[in-house]
Amino acid sequence: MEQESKYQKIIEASLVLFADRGFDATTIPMIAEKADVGAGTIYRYFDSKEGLVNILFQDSVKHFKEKIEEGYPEDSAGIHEQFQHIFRCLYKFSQENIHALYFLEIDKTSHYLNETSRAVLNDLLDFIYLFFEKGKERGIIRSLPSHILSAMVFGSFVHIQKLVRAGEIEDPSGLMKEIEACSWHAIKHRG
Amino acid sequence: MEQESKYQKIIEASLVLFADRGFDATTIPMIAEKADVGAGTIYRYFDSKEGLVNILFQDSVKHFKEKIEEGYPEDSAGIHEQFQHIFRCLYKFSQENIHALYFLEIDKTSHYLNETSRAVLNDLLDFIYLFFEKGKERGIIRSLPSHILSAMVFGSFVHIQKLVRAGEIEDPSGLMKEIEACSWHAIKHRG
Amino acid sequence: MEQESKYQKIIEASLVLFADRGFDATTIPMIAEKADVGAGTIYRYFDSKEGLVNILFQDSVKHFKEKIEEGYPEDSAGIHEQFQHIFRCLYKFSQENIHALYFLEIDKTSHYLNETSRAVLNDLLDFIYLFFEKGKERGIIRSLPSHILSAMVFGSFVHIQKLVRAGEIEDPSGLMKEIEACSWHAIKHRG
Amino acid sequence: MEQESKYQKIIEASLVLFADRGFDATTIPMIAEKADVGAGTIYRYFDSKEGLVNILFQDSVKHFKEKIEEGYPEDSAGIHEQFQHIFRCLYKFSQENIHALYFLEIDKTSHYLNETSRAVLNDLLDFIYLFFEKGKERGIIRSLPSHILSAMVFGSFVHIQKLVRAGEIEDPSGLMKEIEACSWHAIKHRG
DNA sequence: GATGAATGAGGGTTCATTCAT
DNA sequence: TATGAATGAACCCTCATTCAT
Repeated sequence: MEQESKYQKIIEASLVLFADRGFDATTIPMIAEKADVGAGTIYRYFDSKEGLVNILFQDSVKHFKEKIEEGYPEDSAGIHEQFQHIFRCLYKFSQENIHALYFLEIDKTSHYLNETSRAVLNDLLDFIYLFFEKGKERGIIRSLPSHILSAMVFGSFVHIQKLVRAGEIEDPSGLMKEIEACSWHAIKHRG
Repeated sequence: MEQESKYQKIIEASLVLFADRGFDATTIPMIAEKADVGAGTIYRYFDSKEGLVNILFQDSVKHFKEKIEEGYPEDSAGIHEQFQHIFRCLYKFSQENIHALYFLEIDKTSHYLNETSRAVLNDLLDFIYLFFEKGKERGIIRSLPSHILSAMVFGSFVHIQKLVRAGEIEDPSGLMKEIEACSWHAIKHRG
Repeated sequence: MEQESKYQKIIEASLVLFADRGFDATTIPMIAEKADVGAGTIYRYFDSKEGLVNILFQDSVKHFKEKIEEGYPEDSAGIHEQFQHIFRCLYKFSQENIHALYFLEIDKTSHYLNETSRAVLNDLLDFIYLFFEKGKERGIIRSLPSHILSAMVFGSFVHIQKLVRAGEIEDPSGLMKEIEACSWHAIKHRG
Repeated sequence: MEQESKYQKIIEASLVLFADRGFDATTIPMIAEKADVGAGTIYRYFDSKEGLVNILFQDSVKHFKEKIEEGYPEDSAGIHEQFQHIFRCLYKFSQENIHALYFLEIDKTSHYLNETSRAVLNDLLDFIYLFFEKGKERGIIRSLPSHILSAMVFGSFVHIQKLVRAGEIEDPSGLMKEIEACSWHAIKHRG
């Protein structure tokens, strides 16, 4: 009776390795060893190394988007509430699987992302951009292109999580409120 | 009469390629072709591919640090002036060589960075952290760990530059004042 | 109630695949799928892929030999009658199972044939060679080494059957009398 | 000073191995060892294993076709003379490189032949078929489809050469006149 | 100094075979 | 009995590195 399916073990091992070393520096033998399966077994579950990373990417991005959509405040609730929701989802997402966050860091031009992955990412970005557009319309968010605003918020968060992964920050939970405030003040429009 | 030394040509070609594709997806033959030199020639100037990337990294980081140190405002000038100096150096640095900025994005745990590179990076970070420490002491910067504050500022900037490299932003110079303000408000202590 | 034993299904599937693609390009999973059995099941009936192909080979060759021996004309009946018998057996054999004929095309040096298979093939060849020897003795067959005469007759037939398998000849039955005559005139001694 | 280029050594080694074992059972390491070069070296000269076999195939077929066209008797000279020319070319070709003949045995449906190879083969077959067509028109060749006549002549020859390659025939040159006569009588129309 | 042909270690992947179910 | 998930040896191929020219 195995505690964990081979599929799960492969997913988890590759999540860690891709996040730690990147796609190109992660080898199938490395994944196999970390997952404690034969190298050939990986190919029972995934088409190829590229197939594997794309599944991982899509799962991460989709999961994150679902998280955001679930309980997303109505427009009537206000931009700040929506921002808080998004930011806290980002934090919860990073807590559930710190390595999955790596995939929010990957840019659309990554040479190993396929069309589906790009579409899934665009789907998420559309949602995020829409939030920024509305915020700007209402004069609450700064007048900067949405992809720049998005890069500000996600770029800084992702870099902070890199420190967590690297062990330089042990537990950021106590600081999260403050970090959220940083991000909010970064993008908030001021009189 | 060559316009440019082979050394320079190799440096420049690898800068572009590493930034575009990452270390692991860049091959020596690719660099040789782009630099218009023989593959063997690269080994006359650099020990190895890892040696090359470490030189590039160290040069970038050192160059950036020198840039900051040059004309760095006295403490008496105020924290905001120092922040502006650092941020504008970051921007000028990214303008001089958009590809070199890639190396400020690399974290200390990159599998191909050697001890020297890590030391050089720490040297830069020490300088940056010192700035944050003083800012916190004076109650002008938020009370967050310096590496987090640093990640906020650099993380967001680097992500924005990724958009520039990807062609999604054509010329960010008109927006730089605003982006600088974002970053400043992110870290600025309030009330 | 199965119509056909698994053993039979494996035999038939591999016959087709080996003939179509050759031994080395045929995989066990391919056979399993075509035979509609599990891959492991093949190993309940056969030692190995090589074991399977050798059984197939030996069955084909033995079956062909039995076909020839059955109703083989007495020496008194004449060489031409014996030739006709052999040739028509060849044709009937190819009609019963066009794929089995593939094995008459395999030469003794095939890297996957085992000793038993070689012995079985030699057994057939001995019979064929004896026919040629007698024909030469009586001055009815050309004075060429028997293995050359045999190669003439079988080589051409097998090449023609390749065309049939490739779909380039739809139904050779109408031409068989003529083809038989070709072969006969090829080996027939003349004045 | 090398006697033989690496390219030549690879060509020759693969010719032998492909002829002995077939495409699928011949591995790149085998070729490398036999050619006494590194495995990687093969890829400096050929795109892939398939690329290599296709070059070999095309070279063989083209070379054979050129051989036939050179000094091919005028139609006025008679069908038998033309047949003799073709047959003797076949023999000379097999003497120059007994392994190259393997490629005349490969059928168009081989899974590793590319479009160019099929075109080159069709080019040769067109020439051969034209010969048979004319022979039939003049009533000198049997009324059988040309691809069957061709299969008769080449099929038997190729099978005989297999015996030579297998060492079962030491030197067929003394028998060639007789073998030629066999083939001629096989296809010759008779009153 | 400069080259690129040559190499072989190690990459991604397939597949004959085993074995727990 | 029958299966197919699992394996790892061995496949094809790439590429960092060397070295004769």
